[in-house]
Amino acid sequence: MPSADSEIKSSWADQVEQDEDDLPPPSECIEGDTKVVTEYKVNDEGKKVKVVRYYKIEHRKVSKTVAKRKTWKKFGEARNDPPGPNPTNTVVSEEIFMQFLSNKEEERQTDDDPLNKLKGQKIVKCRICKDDHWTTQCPFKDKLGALPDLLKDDTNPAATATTAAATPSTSQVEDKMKAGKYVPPSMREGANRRGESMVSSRNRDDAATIRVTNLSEDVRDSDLQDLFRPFGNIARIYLAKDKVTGHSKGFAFINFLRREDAARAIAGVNGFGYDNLILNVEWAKPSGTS
DNA sequence: GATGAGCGG
Repeated sequence: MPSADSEIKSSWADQVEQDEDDLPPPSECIEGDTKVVTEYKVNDEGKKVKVVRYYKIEHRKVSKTVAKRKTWKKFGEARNDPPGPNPTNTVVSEEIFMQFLSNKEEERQTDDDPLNKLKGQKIVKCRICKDDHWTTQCPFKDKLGALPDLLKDDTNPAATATTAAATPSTSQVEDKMKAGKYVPPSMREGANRRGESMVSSRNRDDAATIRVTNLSEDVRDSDLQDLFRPFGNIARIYLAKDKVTGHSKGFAFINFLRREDAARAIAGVNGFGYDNLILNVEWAKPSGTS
């Protein structure tokens, strides 16, 4: 840490001028794990002052190229400068951490940098089954009421013993998870890859959902009811509207109870003229897929 | 022309 903040702020143009009255040249030396940089300058009151800065040396590994670059000879105006950064033309700012996506050299030194721990990790980890989805999306979210106990287990190992003893069924689950024996359905053989549960987002199954586009602006939910009810029971209708204005966005999702009904609705209504527009009806894809 | 909103960690 520089011990004299105010000195740094003056521009180096000033400093260069000041250096012209015969001030001793800056110097630096290493004391233990501290680098001591000494320089002399004229302060605001016109007095010569000695500024000593102490830098804690971090033994951070640098890439080969950076290390090599440090051995280069100085050139140009700085030809005769002592080794290390010259405080009259170099400002040491705060450390900047960079994250490299692929750098073989970085990969080898993963131990000391805390950032590296985050790197290869899954973005989210379910608190219930430890899989890489949000806890709220976990297939077991409502199946086992063990969530509170599992949370306790995370933070307070001592509490586990008591809760486990009190509720044997819970403890079995915990034991299995700790032993790593438990295999969530998404990981079992024959499971569909990726962590999604059987019900896609928010208890909606798009297997029997159709999307209707090219709806006129003034079509309402009830109109869609009337239009699609003949094909079968409808679980849900969503007419996309602008959240603020409430205007229809011109498309809707019709969620049938039975997929066959949805299929017939597509066959029956796709291309159907409605409100002087030709409707387009097709299978809905789960939201978020572009 | 357009694939819903929402909960975070």
